[in-house]
Amino acid sequence: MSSEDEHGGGGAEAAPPEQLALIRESVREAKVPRAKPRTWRGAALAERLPVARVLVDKGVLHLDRYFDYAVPAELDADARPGVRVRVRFGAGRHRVRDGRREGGGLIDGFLVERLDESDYAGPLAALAQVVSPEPVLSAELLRLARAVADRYAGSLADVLQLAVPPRSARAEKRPSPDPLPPPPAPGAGTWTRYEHGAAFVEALASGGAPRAVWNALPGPEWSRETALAVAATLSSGRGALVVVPDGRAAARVDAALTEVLGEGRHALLTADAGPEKRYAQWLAVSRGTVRAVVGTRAAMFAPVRDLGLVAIWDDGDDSHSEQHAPQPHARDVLLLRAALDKCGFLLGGWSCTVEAAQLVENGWARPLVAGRDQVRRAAPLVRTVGDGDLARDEAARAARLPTLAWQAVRDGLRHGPVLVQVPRRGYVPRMACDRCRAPARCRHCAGPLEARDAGALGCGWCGRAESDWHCPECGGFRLRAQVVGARRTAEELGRAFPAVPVRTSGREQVLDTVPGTPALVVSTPGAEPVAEGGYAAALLLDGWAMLGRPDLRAGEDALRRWIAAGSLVRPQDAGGTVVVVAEPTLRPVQALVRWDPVGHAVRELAERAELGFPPVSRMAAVAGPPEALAEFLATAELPPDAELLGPVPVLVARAGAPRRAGAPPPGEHWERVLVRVPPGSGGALAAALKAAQAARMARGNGEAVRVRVDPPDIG
DNA sequence: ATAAAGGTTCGA
DNA sequence: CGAACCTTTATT
Repeated sequence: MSSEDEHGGGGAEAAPPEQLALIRESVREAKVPRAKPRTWRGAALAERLPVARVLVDKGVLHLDRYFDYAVPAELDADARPGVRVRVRFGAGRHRVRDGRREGGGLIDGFLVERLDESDYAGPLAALAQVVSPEPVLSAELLRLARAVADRYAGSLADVLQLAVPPRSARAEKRPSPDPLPPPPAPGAGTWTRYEHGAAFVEALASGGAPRAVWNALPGPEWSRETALAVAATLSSGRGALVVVPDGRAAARVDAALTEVLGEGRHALLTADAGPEKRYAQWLAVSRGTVRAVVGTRAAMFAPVRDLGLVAIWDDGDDSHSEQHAPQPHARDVLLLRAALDKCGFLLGGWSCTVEAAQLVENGWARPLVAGRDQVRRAAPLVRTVGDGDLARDEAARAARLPTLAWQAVRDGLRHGPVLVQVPRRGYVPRMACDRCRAPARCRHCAGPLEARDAGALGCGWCGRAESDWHCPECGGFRLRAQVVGARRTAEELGRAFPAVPVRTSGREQVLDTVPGTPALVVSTPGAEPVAEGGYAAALLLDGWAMLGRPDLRAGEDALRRWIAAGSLVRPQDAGGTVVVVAEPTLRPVQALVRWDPVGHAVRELAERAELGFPPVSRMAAVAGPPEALAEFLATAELPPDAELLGPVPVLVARAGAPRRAGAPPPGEHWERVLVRVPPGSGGALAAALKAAQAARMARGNGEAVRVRVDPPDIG
């Protein structure tokens, strides 16, 4: 970038850098606060609103504020609020090297507003460039990004990186067609199965802003019901946004929207599309060409005009949690949008998270549920196989599969496909003493021993290998996987029914649908294909892996995955059966049998309230090297009602496991503290953490600590 | 962050 | 005294 841009003097001669510095210095000494901006060489400025307030695109916390720049006359027309700009920023801006001026800091930013005067007393630098006249950062999007940054103790620039996709000049050049007029209001369709379903859709159609937590009946109708809610919102002349956990769900809602609305009224925003296509879709939304959006989590920021409804499906799925700083959750971003835009809100799922239950409990949203008779009509029959059954079951030990499960599979295969849900790879079986069933524990830290490749044993917490285990209870020295090895069981099932095709769906290859003909469909949780006409039966073999995790959400998560699998099975009246291999006394198992995810979430919520766990209280995790962590906590001015839990050592990731963001670098010892505040102090906590982090970064010494509001994994 | 400015120490 | 190495400060 040449200096002409900086000074706005098209053909004017550039002054040597030394002179510029001198001019600047003299201005400084005079210390005259000026009302009007003045560039260093007094180049021509925009006549009206010559000051541009710019958000400099750096994620650094202590620079999380605006800077004012002068608007050169020739950029006046393009320099409108919301456009991308380039500005000189930073101290060493006129270093000379090899006789050439080095731009110390020409960096990107967003023009936030145009002003008459600046409250900055010094001389303003000029905008270097308006990258494009496309206003990509609307006032609404800026307001949302600000709220998200505050909520998560992050910087505005970080959030904007998530909210505004990278520019593609080609996509911007293409003109957008005129928006279509609002469609007619749709009927309520199958929403009538829910107690206030029709009223919800009608409220949206008539311009209202109803807020609901929707416990969807099992089966495939949810995507069309979601599309109807969107269509109702569009018919009121407003826009709608739907966020779903993965591309498959997005494709289903997309198809349903096409069915209900026809082509051209909605956009599909997913990660699958290339950057250019993605930006083109985003632009269509930003320009108001399309008023409805369905997409995966990045779509949570989609700049839908005049929002009437935000919706999220299956908020318990962890892909709703953004991976990049400040790691906002789609549910919370949509909650913020609903509050800021005063629009309708729909949180739907076959299961129910504790957070969803809380929205109902505190009166913010109304429950949208079906009566028990509708549930009975739609849900499959659920049967359990617990440890006791397994012990009693001679056949099970011989065949490594409970008789009941065997029968369910055999009967199911007579009528259609059978789903077998197996644990994801990476869920290493928990080991127990073969003789007395006592769990095998690490002798150093008492963590669970896990089977590794090649039959070796290791600790799941501290990672130490164990080569010479014996049972401290009974002296036994043989180990077994605590429950039937599921993956192998699936293989054995395949051998047992040689005439039946076996299809697998998992991380490597996810199947979207399978035909309604008899087949064994082996899938990991979340990758289950939809079966045409529904599965005849499902066998859930991952109970031990799901419930054995030392995680606050283990129960809720297990139930969610079982319900999701069961929701693909035919109703009980049509012969649909689910067999779950898990202890029938456990709460999530009972909730599955009764098909009562809401009741489960409500009980979990009560328990969390009692224990002071999220979401009833708000938590943040702070992690880092012990000294840095201690220093951080000492300087942070946390709210008076904040409570510190820990520190505890941050566990080293298991060898081979993917390194999670924020895990300590290899070989380093980190500690973690949880900070807990009661409801209502969440904002103060985030502000305090942000301030402390900013101070830390500004000082530049001390290593960074990692701050995460709403950590997903609290032991 | 990043770079410049300002201050310190250490060797000739 | 200057070079080398720090700490502090500002960034429009």
